[in-house]
Amino acid sequence: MNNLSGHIRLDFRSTEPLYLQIAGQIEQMVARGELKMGDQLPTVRELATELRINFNTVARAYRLLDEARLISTQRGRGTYIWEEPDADTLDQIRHHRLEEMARRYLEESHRLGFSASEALGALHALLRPSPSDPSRPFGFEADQHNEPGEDLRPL
Amino acid sequence: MNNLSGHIRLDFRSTEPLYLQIAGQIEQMVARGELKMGDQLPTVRELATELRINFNTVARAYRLLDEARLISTQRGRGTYIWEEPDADTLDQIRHHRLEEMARRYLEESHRLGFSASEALGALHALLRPSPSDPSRPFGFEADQHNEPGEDLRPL
DNA sequence: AATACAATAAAACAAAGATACAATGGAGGT
DNA sequence: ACCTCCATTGTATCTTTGTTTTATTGTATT
Repeated sequence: MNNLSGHIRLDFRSTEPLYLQIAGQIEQMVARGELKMGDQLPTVRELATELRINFNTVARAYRLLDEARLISTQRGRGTYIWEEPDADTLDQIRHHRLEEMARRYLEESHRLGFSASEALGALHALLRPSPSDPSRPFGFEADQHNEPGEDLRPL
Repeated sequence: MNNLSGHIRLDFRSTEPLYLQIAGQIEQMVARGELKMGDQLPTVRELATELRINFNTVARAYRLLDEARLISTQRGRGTYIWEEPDADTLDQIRHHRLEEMARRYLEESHRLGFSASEALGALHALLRPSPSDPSRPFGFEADQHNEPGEDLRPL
């Protein structure tokens, strides 16, 4: 089950380029152990049509991972996971991914008009689900979301 | 026939800036239903040569509409009409989206082998860069409005 | 007139797509 | 076996598209 295609989700409105989104998510799957050495990735054209983008964009992501020695691309043959990273680099990748995801989460929340406290609050709400919901479990107050409909109007 | 180009009339003697005229008229066409969600607008260069102005002026109009969430501009792909949900449900959507992102963040962190506190710690590390690591001075400053989620992908 | 600011233009840039190309390997024919 | 053909795969180059940065122009304001 390396139907990788189904595991990749693209956000077309994000500021993060598509090819970086692809590379990051593949990297993450390797870090999680869902992709192991020798596993074949979908061809650039396959994945591209799955994601409905140009295959050059996928090729770009693959080249990035190739240069990082995470995969091996072979013209006329396909692309494969190159090596199971040793525990050290795997741990490095894991932490890198976590930091990346955290940064992403804050950024996207901010773009939705939420403050950092609100972003944290949403996480706490999930971790301490209280039936009566006495508002923020921690001290996060001040629900002054940045009013996304403020400068909204041209003219 | 949504050849928008033919529907835009510029008044070069008006005191109203060209980019406001453009934005306003596109806004009107959306309000009248002549442009619907997913419709592709002409490229900045197309519309610019059509109107015989610099493409930056069109880009400026487009950016305005993009910040107003009326359209979605995607580099390398084009710009499309983005139907803004009415303000009532917008807030609901925003909060739902935040919760969704928070859940995904925790889930992905967990799949990477991190505990919930580690996931929270990664966020805190970003919010208050520790003196030992001043390398990340706040990753999410005033980023242009750009909405994640909801793939707008006309095709 | 001098200064300041807004609107427009120009040019360099970056992401994504289109097209043509080269390497690989398998199918069929000899 | 060997060869040819060709479909498949990734690569290279160029085009298209929006973005950023800087310069020019026009118009108030002092």
